[in-house]
This record gives sequence, C-alpha cells and structure tokens, in this order.
Amino acid sequence: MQQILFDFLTKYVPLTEAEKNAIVSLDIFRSVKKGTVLLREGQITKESYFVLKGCIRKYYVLEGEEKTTAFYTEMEGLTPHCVASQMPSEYYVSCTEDCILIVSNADMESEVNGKFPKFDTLCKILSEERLGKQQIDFDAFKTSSPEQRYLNLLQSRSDLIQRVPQHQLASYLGIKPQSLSRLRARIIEKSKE
Amino acid sequence: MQQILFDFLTKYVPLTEAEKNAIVSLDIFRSVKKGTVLLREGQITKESYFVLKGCIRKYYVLEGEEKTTAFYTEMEGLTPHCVASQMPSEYYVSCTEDCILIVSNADMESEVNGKFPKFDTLCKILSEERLGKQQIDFDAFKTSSPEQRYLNLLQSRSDLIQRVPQHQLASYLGIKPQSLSRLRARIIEKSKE
DNA sequence: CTTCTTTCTTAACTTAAGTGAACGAGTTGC
DNA sequence: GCAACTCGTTCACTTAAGTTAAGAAAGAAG
Repeated sequence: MQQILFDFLTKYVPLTEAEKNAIVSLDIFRSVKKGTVLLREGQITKESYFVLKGCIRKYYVLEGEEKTTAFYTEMEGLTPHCVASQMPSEYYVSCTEDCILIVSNADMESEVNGKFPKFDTLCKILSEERLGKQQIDFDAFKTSSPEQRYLNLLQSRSDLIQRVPQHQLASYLGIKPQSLSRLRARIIEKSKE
Repeated sequence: MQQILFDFLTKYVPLTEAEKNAIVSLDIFRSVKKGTVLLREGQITKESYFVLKGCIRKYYVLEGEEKTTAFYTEMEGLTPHCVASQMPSEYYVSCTEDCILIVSNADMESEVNGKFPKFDTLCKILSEERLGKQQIDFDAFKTSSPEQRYLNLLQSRSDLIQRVPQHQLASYLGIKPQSLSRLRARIIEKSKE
C-alpha cells in the first residue's frame, strides 16, 4: 500500500530512503469503513485526507437536503476549508466506499516541512496543479447544460457513474435525481435514432 | 501605486527595503487600455496578471459565442492555465476597464524565489487561499439556482453588477442575457409585493 | 449631428428542470 | 417471512431557462 503512495510522490519529486522512512514513521495510513463520516458540519479539524483506495464525498446539508459537491477517488486529496480558516466547517465529508486513506495533520505537515524542505515544494506543486484543474472544471460547469455535464462526466470520470449512487451524482451535476433519470432516458432515446 | 502592492503583500509576509527595491526593479507595473486582449485562445504565455486597479475578464469562445467565466478586480490575480501546462490557451483574457496591472513572468518568478525564499512561501499561501476560496465559490454555484446566484452576487460582489456589461454577467452566472433580464424583472416584481 | 453598432429589454414560443406523488426493486432488521 | 426503508424510475403538472425576433436606449465613429 505504501508503495502506491511513493510511486505517486516520486512522479513530482525524488525521495531518498530516509525520507520514505520518515513518511512511514508518521503512521498516517488508515483503513475506513463505508459510511464513516470523517468531518461534520460545525466541526473544526486540522486533518487532510488523501485517497489511496476507495472514494470519499463532500456534501452540504441545506434545508434538510444533502447536496454533494465533490467526489475524491484514488490519488486525489481533500483539505477541508476549515483547516486553513479554523472556522466551523460548512460541510460534511464521508466515505462512499471502504477506503484506505492518508490522514495528515496540519501541525505535523509543518513539522515535516521543517525537516525536508522538499515537501514544501511538493505541496506547492500539488496545490497549484489542483487549482488549475479545478478552474478548468468550474469553467466547464458554467458553460454547459446538465445534459452536457453528464456526457462530459461519462467521458472523463465514467467510473463515478458506476460506483456512486444516482441521487448523489445528481446534485454533483447541479440537478435533482428525477431530472437525472429523465436526462439519461432522453440520451438513450436519442442514441436509438 | 507601488505602495498599494506593498500594503497588500505585507499582510501576508513582512518585506525589507531591499526586497521592496528588488520588486520595483523588476519593472512589472503596466497600464493597459480598456478592451486590450492580454491572452488569446491558442496562445502560449508565461505571464501572470495581478490587478491593482480596474477589471480583467476571462472568457471562452464556444460556437462563436463568448462565455465569460471569471472577473478579476482589485487585488486579485490570474495565472492562465497555459503558464503551467505550456499548452495553447483554451480561453481569452481581456480588460473590461482601463487597468493598472502587475504582469509577471514565470521565469522571472523562479529567479526571485531563488534570491528571496520568502516569496516561495508567499506564493504557496496565496495559491492555497485562492484554492479554498474557489472551492467555496464552486460549491455555492452548484448548489444554487441562477436567481440565487444573482442574489448572492448582489451581496458579495455588488460592484461587478455596476461595472460589467449585463451579457458578460449573464454567462458568468451560467445563463443567457435574456434570462438575466427576465430574472431581474422577476426579483423587482417580487420585492414590490 | 447623424449613423452605425452594441447593449439591454420585452414578448411569444419551445424545451428542460423542479415538484409532488406513486410504484417496483433491493436492503435491513425484526 | 414481513414490515420499514432506501433508491431509482416514471408521470403529470408547474416553473424557469433557451430560442428567435423585434425594438428601445446608450455609445462610438464619422
């Protein structure tokens, strides 16, 4: 399991054996059961989550309704907003599948950064990469209709459509579950012609 | 003008006189006329833009139509996706007003970072702050209707509604100009009751 | 000042998403 | 095995956004 992490990291920066051992000694690997809530609305945490296996989900509860805004799967990470702001979280984070996660602590990170400046560079690269990717995603969302968004998802992250409940997918696409059902029926109808 | 920049920067990290002089000597301040296109689709640039005064706008041209996805006003910055990827840009950047900008070059930045490691820290803080803010914005966009988005904009960035053409605002809200007109009329109608 | 263009609004009509309700399939728990 | 629950789908109806077109208002150019 650790090897998966090292394979991922060394794509960005080379790591010495000492550095690898330092990472392992942090004891950050954690197995989590499906349905576990990692963060609740109102909580303040210093933990960030990185998915090695499985899928975690971020959602708001607005007027009693769950609104899913993001899924994180293999090799994707989530640092809750409240980690930086130290304000109560506006949203929940939970596991939609059994997961193997890396759970890291903000304090711990700064300590590691002190010892290995390389990690600072790594964090900067990763955060800028994510910022760029997210901007593209946001732009695509703004400029397309629900149907286009669904077709787009089918292209870019078709695994999500298989592994995630439809009603969670719906709010991820910015619509209601009924509309997603209808939209899918419409697409199938079109493809028959 | 330079003082505005220093005031902004020293909110994040303290700066020595030497560092301030180093910044000034880079000759990065630029006055730009309204309507100037800073980046075109298909171009590859290494320039980032930071707005000291005025407003710049990011837009796609899809099927002959302009789709505005972001505005950057005072103390906001834009690093085009193509700076990191070195792939042709998918979008345009232009000035919606006369602007005073800081135009910085990726090569230049790494040079400055070498001399003053503090700037590396500053970049990391700024990029993480922007990432967090953008995630919140994206979530709010996904979980709300066009009308709610407009009311939200009225609260959080009412200046934009005054200073930016309606048809650009419309695609920023993910709708057509006609729908924005109608939506505004609807809101006024409601408030009369 | 006049002309041309861009921008904004309004209207009628079409299309798609929201809403509320109902139904069957699959789970869970007793 | 049966009741309770969740989940996905379908239907009828309502509401809002897309589309096409036309006209008024404001700006820019000559």
